[in-house]
Amino acid sequence: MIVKGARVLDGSANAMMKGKGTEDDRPWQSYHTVYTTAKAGMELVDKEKVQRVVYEMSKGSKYFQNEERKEAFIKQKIDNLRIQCANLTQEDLAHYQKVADRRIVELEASRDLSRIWLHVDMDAFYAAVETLSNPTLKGKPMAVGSMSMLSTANYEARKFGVRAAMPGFIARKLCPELIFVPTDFKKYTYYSDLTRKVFGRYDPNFIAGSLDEAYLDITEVCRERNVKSEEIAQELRAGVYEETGLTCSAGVAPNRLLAKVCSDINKPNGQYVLPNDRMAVMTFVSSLPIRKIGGIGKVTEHILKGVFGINTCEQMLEKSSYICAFFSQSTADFFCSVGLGLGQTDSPQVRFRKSISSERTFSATKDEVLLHKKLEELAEMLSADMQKEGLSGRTLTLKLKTASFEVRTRAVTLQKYISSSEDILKHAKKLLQAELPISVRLIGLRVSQFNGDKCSAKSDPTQKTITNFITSGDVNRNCSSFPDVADHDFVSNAETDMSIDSRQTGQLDWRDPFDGNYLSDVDYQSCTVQKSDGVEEVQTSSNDATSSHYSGLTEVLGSTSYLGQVEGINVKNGSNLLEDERLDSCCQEKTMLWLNDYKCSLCGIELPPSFVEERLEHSDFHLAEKLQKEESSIHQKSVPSQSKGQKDGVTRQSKSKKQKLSQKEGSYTPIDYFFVKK
DNA sequence: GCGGATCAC
DNA sequence: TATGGTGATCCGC
Ligand SMILES: Nc1ccn([C@H]2C[C@H](O)[C@@H](COP(=O)(O)OP(=O)(O)OP(=O)(O)O)O2)c(=O)n1
Ligand SMILES: [Mg+2]
Repeated sequence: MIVKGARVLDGSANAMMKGKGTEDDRPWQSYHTVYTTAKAGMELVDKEKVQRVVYEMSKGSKYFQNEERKEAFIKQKIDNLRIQCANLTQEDLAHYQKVADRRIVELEASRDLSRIWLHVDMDAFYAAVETLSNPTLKGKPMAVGSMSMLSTANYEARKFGVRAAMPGFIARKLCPELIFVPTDFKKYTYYSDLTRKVFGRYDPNFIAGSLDEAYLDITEVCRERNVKSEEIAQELRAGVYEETGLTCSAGVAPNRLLAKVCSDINKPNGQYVLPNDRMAVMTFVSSLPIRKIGGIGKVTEHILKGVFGINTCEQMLEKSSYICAFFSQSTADFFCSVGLGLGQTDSPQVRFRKSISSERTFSATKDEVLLHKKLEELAEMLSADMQKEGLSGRTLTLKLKTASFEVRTRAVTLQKYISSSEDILKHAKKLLQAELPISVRLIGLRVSQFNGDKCSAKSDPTQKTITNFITSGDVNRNCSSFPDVADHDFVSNAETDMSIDSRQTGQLDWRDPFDGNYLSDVDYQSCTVQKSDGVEEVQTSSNDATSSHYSGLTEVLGSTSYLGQVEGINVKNGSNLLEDERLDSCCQEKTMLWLNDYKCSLCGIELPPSFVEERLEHSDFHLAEKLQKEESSIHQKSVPSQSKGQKDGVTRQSKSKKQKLSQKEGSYTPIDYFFVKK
């Protein structure tokens, strides 16, 4: 790791440099947006034209200037890394090559080709739903969203380069005929429920991700019915179409990471099966661009490409020595596993939300009276959302986006847990006050550190928790798991050792997406426990070689999917009591959850979320039943409270992290520790 | 515990 | 005219 002379900069990195004068002649080429990255339905678009239009429409704006600032920062990091890279000696490289080779062997040993995973993703979901309600939109370019921002666009619009996350006014420039339709979440949730009923036929414990996608372990169905995965995929897609009138695409592979990639291959209305065969997987992955992997986003792609010349998954292995030299072990493991086509194959665990927030964008202002009003509204919205789920927390974070698009967050951790709008507002005001005067275009409030959360408490594995109850009751992966974190520190020790400008290098870390983010709100909502004080976590003992972390989106979904589907209804709604006491008293084994958001965890009856009244009645029924039992069996609280369940969950999380860590130090199953950070 | 950042939908 | 909202996690402090 000593930095010395011999330069070993790899040639492909040089290939990335642009020719002289290019930027001056075609400035739009240097404005990197996400709009030109591969996306279904955009294969034939004239990317150059789109890039040019986006550039022309954005140029000079505050938004644009901020993007330029961020890009310059990343570029500098890349330059620094390249220098570090060039300074590696042959000895350094030889050393890291050994480390990498050893790691790759370990990862390979963890490969599990015994499961068959299917990832299903609806086609242009919001847009497709809108077209169902208004058939006259059929065949015309249309987008869901506003002139400021689009949620998605149908395939006709995509031919023009119009896509999700693009401002509507730019989309209209690309496609003057574009029809705008406002978003209507109720509709999307309704149709999402319908699709999930179909998914449940093939895997009752499917992992729901966002509203429009899910992972199914179809190993058993294929075996029991003695049919090929391809037929299951066909049948499932036909079923979804029959029930909803919507088309979807599916991907089948030995693990979730690859299944997710596969579902995108023949989208829309198509499917792709990657057989459970090592050679097939290796071939598939060899030419696969790393950007297709869940968790590898724009920045990560730029860095890997710019510093090491890595474009495909296969190159992750070719450059494994560099990867091991520059990244934390967890990150290196993740990258190498991507090169091997490994991904999670186990059943995820359930996780519960760790924060709840509300934010709004408005025209920039520095009018303090106005800002206070916005803050008040947010406090009320947030408080209402928290009460719906019986949450209270002790950390409040204020988020501000300045008129120049810079984002700032300011947080305070209180002694007591709060949930009322008054309490939230009181503390939020103080945080805001300290930033004044300031011109902002967005204000957000977030509450975390919930009552019931335990930071590092240890749980007694022998204890019977709701979690266990549920698990045994067969919830399993339905309730998905969270993503564990994945973050990597991009820059690794090597960098640190080399003493790079800490300002830049210091932060190259990025998190791995794999874990976590994938989940969407929706999921969350469905996953959260309503009207309950605590939440519990359903957990399965998954000990796949591949640990939860690394699998990218899959994991993200998987891990993230909080389950989108577990909705628990709980007994008392403890308003803000003291954590432990309240928790302990409130829940029991009888906690009821809506698995996958439609099936009762206690009796199996199916009731979609839209059946609000029916659900309430149903939960009341179980509640009454439970209370009755409680009375009869006097004390006997063998089962921990719901909150406790949550605690356990949290605990578990930390535990798993520790495990990973220790593995790291020792020499253990690799994947398990992907993403573990030093 | 705080702040900044990435990623996903 | 105009570039979203929600959630998770990480690392370095
Ligand atoms: N930045 C984004 C991306 C997506 N979505 C919403 C709208 C999409 O309809 C839905 C599903 O996201 P997908 O990435 O699956 O995109 P689509 O389903 O619209 O298109 P497709 O899956 O066919 O590519 O999530 C959003 O609000 N904001
Ligand atoms: Mg989709």
